[in-house]
Amino acid sequence: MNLSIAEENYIKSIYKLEEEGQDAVTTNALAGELDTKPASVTDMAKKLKEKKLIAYEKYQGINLTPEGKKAALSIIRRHRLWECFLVDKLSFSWEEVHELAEELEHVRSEKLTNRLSEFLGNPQIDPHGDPIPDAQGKLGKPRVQTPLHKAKAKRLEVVAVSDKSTALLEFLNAKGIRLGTQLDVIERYEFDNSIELKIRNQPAFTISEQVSKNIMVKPI
Amino acid sequence: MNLSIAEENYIKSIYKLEEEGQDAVTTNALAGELDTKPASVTDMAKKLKEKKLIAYEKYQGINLTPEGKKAALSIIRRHRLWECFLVDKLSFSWEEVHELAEELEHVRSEKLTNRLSEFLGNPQIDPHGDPIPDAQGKLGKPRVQTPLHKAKAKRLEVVAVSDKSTALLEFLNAKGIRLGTQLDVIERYEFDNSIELKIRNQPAFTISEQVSKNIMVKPI
DNA sequence: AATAAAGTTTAGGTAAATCTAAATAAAAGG
DNA sequence: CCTTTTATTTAGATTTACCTAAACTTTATT
Repeated sequence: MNLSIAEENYIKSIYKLEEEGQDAVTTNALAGELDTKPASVTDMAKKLKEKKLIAYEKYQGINLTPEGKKAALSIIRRHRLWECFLVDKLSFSWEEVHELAEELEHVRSEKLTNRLSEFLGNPQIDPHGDPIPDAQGKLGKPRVQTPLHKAKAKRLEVVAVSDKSTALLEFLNAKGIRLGTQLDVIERYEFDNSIELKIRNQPAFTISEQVSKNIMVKPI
Repeated sequence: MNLSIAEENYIKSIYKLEEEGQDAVTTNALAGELDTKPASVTDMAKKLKEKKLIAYEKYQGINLTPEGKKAALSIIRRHRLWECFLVDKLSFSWEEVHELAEELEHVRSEKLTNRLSEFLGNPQIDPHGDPIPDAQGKLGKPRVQTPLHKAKAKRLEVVAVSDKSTALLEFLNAKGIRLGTQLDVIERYEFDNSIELKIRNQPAFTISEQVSKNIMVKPI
């Protein structure tokens, strides 16, 4: 199956939204994710249905077929491997790599992908903590992790960040929050669900619910 | 200046044809190089003229402006650095990398390009022996080299291959001819300008003028 | 220099991926 | 259950990068 870049981006976003729990991905949600208009999504849905990559009926939302899911995992594999490359080999920081990987992922060559993986030591997780599908499209199960705003323990370790927007990643970087960082929860404020945190010896600071929703943690 | 992939490919091809000696690049030559139709070239020429990347007057052919040349060198830099990466780090062979680099080169990020260069040890030449423009777009002058069919010395070293078609590169690979290979000229046959060669201890073999024209050598 | 041949441009059209505006369907609220 | 709001789709345009066929220049040949 030969996909255009636009088609690949749709497949990737549908996969993402399915993962986030929606049973069928809505036209509007997909338009929001791809920063496009609902009408454009409807057009593309027809095309992807034609290619048997999604199940789609008018007004009924979108789901990936097994074939579509395979395509999604292949794209995600390339994306995450390039992120590893940029961070491990070219010393990019955490928050810079998403946009670049978004471009590099569209070079579809299995040989390149597999050699890149080998070169990187066949990494299992990318710099944001997300698992990397293997060459067969098998995805190591996402590790036990909770969004920070739901975590119960007082002492936590950051294992992933679910929103990859540069704005958030820059914010986290500025606060010193990265993969593996240990956080101590000082206080939870009910009125706005903000959380007061402390890292090691640094002064405490507060983050909004918006932010804590996107920080995945595990208890230590 | 933000260029589309198509525009970048035109700029690159114009640069290549200018280098190959044509004073002004003709519509037909460019169509041939890009495997497209002359009418399409005319369309694009108007657009690139608008963007001040080429000088173009109806029926008078095309030349890069200084700005266009700068753009070309930037693309070529990315292309050749990725070729180095593929060969040096991912163990691709000589003839496989051109097509892949053709895709990777369109990721335009100066930061990525410069970090990649650094990671590779700021190489001066790519795996085919062509010089790599530096970050300022300065191109080390192409080294002293002659096409094999014009070389006079008996013992020669391969320094570059001018035709990058997979077919030729595969042929050379099969014969054991690569960058740095030492060749001994056994005999030159006038009737068809073929050349009998020998590499180290291997049995001698003959190559056509077609091939020898595209192998650049220097005397040892 | 006239004409044939080759090269180039124009005109008009197509496919992909987008958009806006209008129409239609589904969901939510009273 | 009827109506309003929200979500989705359709219809019709637009842009980019192509194409073919016809018209027009330039160059080469007699």
